[in-house]
Amino acid sequence: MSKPKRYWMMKSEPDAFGIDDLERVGTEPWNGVRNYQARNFMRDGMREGDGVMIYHSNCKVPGIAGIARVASAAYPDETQFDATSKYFDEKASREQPRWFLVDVAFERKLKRLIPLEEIKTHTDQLGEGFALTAKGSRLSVFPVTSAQWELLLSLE
DNA sequence: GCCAACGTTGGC
DNA sequence: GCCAACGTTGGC
Repeated sequence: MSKPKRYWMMKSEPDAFGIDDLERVGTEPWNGVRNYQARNFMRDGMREGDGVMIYHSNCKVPGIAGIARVASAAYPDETQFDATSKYFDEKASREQPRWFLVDVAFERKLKRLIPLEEIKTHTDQLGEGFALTAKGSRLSVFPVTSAQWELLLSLE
């Protein structure tokens, strides 16, 4: 009996790395997350095979762009050790890594981008606490319930 | 480009 | 431990 699948949303700026980039590379180490809550979700919550919605942020039409899946267990983000990386963290060491990531594998693009504007009209069903639309929330990695997942996909 | 909201840092 | 200052996020 397999464990129940979990669902997540991960934000990305399409100018930096969007769903088209993920499609091209296939699988990508989701590096650069430097928020403890987001890290904890990746490190402690994610399991290989979990579903991921890829959200495009900080762009002309923000919204959900595609579906991916968690493709590895969590492991240390290499960029924290790289002094030439913008994600370098001088307080991190290989003995005591601070930042973790998972590999994310492309599954498919949505038939159309589901705009944030439209998602907001379903707040009553998604719940006030849904991190994507919760006031002031800037989390870039957060859980999605199966009910939320299905509702969002039904908008496609 | 603006700016509100947030998370982190560091002085005290 | 408080909290002001700062840097970042991300919609608009």
